[in-house]
Amino acid sequence: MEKYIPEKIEKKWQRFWEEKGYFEVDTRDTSRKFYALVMFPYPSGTLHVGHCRNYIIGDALVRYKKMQGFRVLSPMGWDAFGLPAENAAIKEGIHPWEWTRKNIQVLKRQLHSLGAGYDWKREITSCLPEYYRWTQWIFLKLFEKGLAYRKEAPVNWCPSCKTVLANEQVVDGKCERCGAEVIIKEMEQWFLKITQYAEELLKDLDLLPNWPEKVKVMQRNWIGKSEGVEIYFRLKDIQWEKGKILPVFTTRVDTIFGATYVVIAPRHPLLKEILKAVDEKKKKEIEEFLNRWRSTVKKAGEEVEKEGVFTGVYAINPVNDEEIPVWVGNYVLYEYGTGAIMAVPAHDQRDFEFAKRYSLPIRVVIQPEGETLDPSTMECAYEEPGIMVNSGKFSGLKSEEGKKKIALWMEEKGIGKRSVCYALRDWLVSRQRYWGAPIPIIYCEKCGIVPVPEKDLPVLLPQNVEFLPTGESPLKFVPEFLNTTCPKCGGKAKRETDTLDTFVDSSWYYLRYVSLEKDKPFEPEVVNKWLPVDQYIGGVEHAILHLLYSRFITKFLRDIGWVNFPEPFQNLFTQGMVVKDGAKMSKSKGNVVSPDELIEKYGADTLRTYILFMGPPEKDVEWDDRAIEGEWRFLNRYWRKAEEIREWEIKEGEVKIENLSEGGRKLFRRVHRAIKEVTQDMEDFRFNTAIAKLMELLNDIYALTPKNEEDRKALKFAILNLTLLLHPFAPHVTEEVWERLGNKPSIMDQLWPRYEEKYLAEEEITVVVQVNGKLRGKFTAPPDADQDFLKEKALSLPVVQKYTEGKEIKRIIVVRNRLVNVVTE
RNA sequence: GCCGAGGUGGCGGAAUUGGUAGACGCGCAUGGCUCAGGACCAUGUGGGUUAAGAGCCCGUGGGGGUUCGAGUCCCCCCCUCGGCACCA
Repeated sequence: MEKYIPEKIEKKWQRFWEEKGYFEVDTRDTSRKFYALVMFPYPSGTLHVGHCRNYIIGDALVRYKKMQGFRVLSPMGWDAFGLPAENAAIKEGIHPWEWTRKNIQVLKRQLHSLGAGYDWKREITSCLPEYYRWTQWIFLKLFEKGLAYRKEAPVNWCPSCKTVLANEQVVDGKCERCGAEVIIKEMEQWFLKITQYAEELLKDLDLLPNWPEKVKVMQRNWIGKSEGVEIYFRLKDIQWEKGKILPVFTTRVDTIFGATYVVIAPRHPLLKEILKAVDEKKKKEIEEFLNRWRSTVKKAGEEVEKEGVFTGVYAINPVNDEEIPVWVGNYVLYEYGTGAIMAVPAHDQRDFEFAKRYSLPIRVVIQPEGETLDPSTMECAYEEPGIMVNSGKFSGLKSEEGKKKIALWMEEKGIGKRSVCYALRDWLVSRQRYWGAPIPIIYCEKCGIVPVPEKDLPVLLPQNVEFLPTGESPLKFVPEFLNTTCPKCGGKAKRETDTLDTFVDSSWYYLRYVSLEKDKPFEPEVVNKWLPVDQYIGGVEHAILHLLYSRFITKFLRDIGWVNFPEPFQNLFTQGMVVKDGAKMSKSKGNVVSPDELIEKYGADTLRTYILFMGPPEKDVEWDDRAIEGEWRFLNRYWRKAEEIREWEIKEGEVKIENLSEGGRKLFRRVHRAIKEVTQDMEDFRFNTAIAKLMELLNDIYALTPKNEEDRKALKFAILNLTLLLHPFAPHVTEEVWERLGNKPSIMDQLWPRYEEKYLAEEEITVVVQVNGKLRGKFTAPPDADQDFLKEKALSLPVVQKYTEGKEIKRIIVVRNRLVNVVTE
C-alpha cells in the first residue's frame, strides 16, 4: 500500500492534462457547447484563498459539465490595465507592463497549482495592443453612432488617484480604489451614452431568471426609474431657449396645488437670461450666491445645507394661474429631470427645509385620513398618501387616484405630460492616467474632434513615459505621441491624451475569447453560437459596474449588427467572500491566507475540497486554519481504502445483488442514493452538501466488512463511483486512484455516473411515533407499509400505551414511511 | 429612511420544503496503537436533571398565532450584514 503524497501526483496530472490538451476547445464545433466563464482577474500581487474560491467553483463546474458530455469552453485572461500598475511605476520605478507581466506569471503559476483547467490558447491580456486595438475600435463605433461624446459636467475627482471616476466607482463618497474622499469638479470629459439604454437595461433584467435577485435589485436601484409628470410653468416677463415655458419634473403631481415656489439648478441655462433681465442689485445677489456655490468644495455623496436665492422672476402655476417666485437653489440637480422643480414644502422634506429657512409659504394639499395638518405647527413634511384638499376640483380624492387624474387632465389641457426619468447617468470613461487604452481621437485646429480612422488602429501607448501624478495624463508630456496630423485635412493636430476606464476593456472580453481574430474584434458567426455565456461566475462587487457596462456594450453591438443576442450572461453566480477575523482579506490588514503554503502542506485537492466544503458558495465564510484538517483526513481515508481495495485484485463484472450480504446490499443502495443526491447538489451549486454526502458515502464504505467476494465487488463499485463523483472537487487524487484501480486515464473521459431508481429505496424504514406531537418512540417497518399496519404497530408500543392510558384517543395521523402521531384529549 | 439577505451547539454549517432539529466536518473527551509525541483507529459529544443509564424537561434571535405536529407558514418586535439615498 502506497502513501498518499499529493505533491507527487498533482504535478503529474497537471502535466498530463496540459500535454493532452484536455481543456482546449475548437469553437468552430458548436455541438453540445457549454461556455463557463469566471471573471478574469486584475493581476495585482498574488492570489489569496478568497480569490481561489472563484476559480475552484468554476473548475468544479467545468469538470462536472465535461463529464456530462459537454464541450466546455473555459478561458482565462487578464484585466491588465489599471491604476495599481501605474502606481507601482511611480513608487518603485518599474514599468507598468513589467509589473503586470510579473504578476501574471505569479497568478498563472497559482492557477496551475490549483489544478484549474483553462484553454490557455485563448488567453487574453487587455493591455496588449492586439486586444486594446479592438477596445479602441468599439469606442470609435460608439463615437460614430453618437454614443461617445464630450461634455462639461460635474464629475467625480479623486484627489489621490488624480483622475476622474465614473459614478459607479464612487462608494460612500469615497474612491472605490483608494478610499480617498471624492470631490465634485466641473470638467469636460468623454462619456458613453449608457442612458440611451436605460429602459432596456431595466426591462431585460426580466430575461435573466437565473441571476441572483440581489444583483438585479441593485441594478434596478442604480438605473432608478421614476414615473411622473413634466409640468409646464409659464414664465412671467422672461424668455429663454424654450420660450416662456419652464418645465419641471415631479413624481408627485397630486401635490401640484401645494406648489408655493419653483427652484432651478445653479447650472440651469435660464439663469443666464435672468441675469440679463434683472436689475443690478438682484444680479449681484444672484452672482454672489453662484460664486459661493462654485467655490465650495463639493464632496461626493455629501448632503449640504440647503441654500438659494430669489431670482426676481415669477412663474405661473398652470393649474391655478397662481404667480409663484422662481428661486435658484443648491439642492436642485441640473443633471436630473429638467433641472428645475416645483417646490411643495408641505409634502416634500427638502422643500420644507428650504421653505423654513427662507420663510416661504407652506400650503397643505394632502391630509392624512382622520387628521388635520396645520402648516404653522408642522415639524416636517407629510410625504405619505392621503386625501387631497385645497386642490380645486380634485379636492376630496385619494391622492393616489388624484395623481392619475391630474396627469390625464394636464395632458388634455396641454399643460403637462407624463414622463419618465432615470437616475442612471452617462458613463464617464476618460481617465487622466497612462496605463489604459488611449482614446482614439485627434483634435485638429481646423476640423475639431476627429476620430482616428479604423485602419490606423491601434493607437499605441508609448513605452517611454515619465510617471508623475500631476492630474494630467502623462501622455501630454510625450511630444511624439501628442503631436500628429489630422486624418481629415492633414494639418497640425494633437492626440487625445486621456485613456479609457478599464471597465471599457472588460466590457467585451468574453466575446473575444471564443474567436481571437487578427482583423476584427471577433467573428460574429462563432460568437453568436457560443454566447450568451452559459455560466458566469464572479464576485458580487461587480453587481453594478462590470455587469451593467457589459450588458450595455452587448446591446450596442447588437444594434450595430455584430452580435444577435440581447444579454451576454445567461446565468450568473456570485460567490461570497472568504473573511478572516471577521474582515475581508487584504494586505493592509495583514489577514491574507495564501494558497501556496496550504498546497505545499496538504495539496491542491485538500484545499479545493475544503474551500467548497466550508459553506454555501454564495455566502461569506470565515476562514478556519484548523478545519482544513478534516478534508486532509477525508482524502487520506479515501486513498487508503482505495489502495486496500486495489490490493484485493477484484475481477471485473457487474455486482449481483442477490449474492450480497445485508451490509453489501445496504452499501450498494447508498451508492445509488449518493449519485442521485450529489448530482442534484451539483446542479444547485450546493458543493458543501455534495461533499458532505461524499464523506458519508466513504463512511458507509468503511462501515462494511466484506462477508464474501460479492461484497468486495460492491466495495469496488462504491469506491469507483465515489471517485467519479469526487473528481470535480479533487481532480488529481481521483485521476490517480482511477488509474491505480486499473482504468485508463483520464477520468474526465468517463461519463458522470447514473443511478437506478429501483435501488434508491431502503429495505427498512424507521417510523417515528409521537403522542400529541411529542416524540415518544420508534419502530422499523418495510417501505410503503399501509396505514393500518403502522397504526396498529404504533399503538402496540408500551410507551404509547403509557402515555395514552386512561385517555381517549381522538385521532391518529399516519404519514407514510415517516411517522405516526397519536392525539389524545 | 427605503430595498435586499440573514440570525440554528464551543465553531463552520445540515434539515427531503410542515413530519426524528443539529447531517457532514472542526474542536473537545475517553480508550487503543506508540518508549514518547505526532499521525492513525474506535467510541462519545445541544443544554438541564442524574453516580450513571433509562426517563423526563428545555431548546433553532424575542413575543404571539395557525396546526395533530413549526427551524420551516402568519403577525409584531430586536439584532447583524449588503445595497441605495438632496434622483424631485
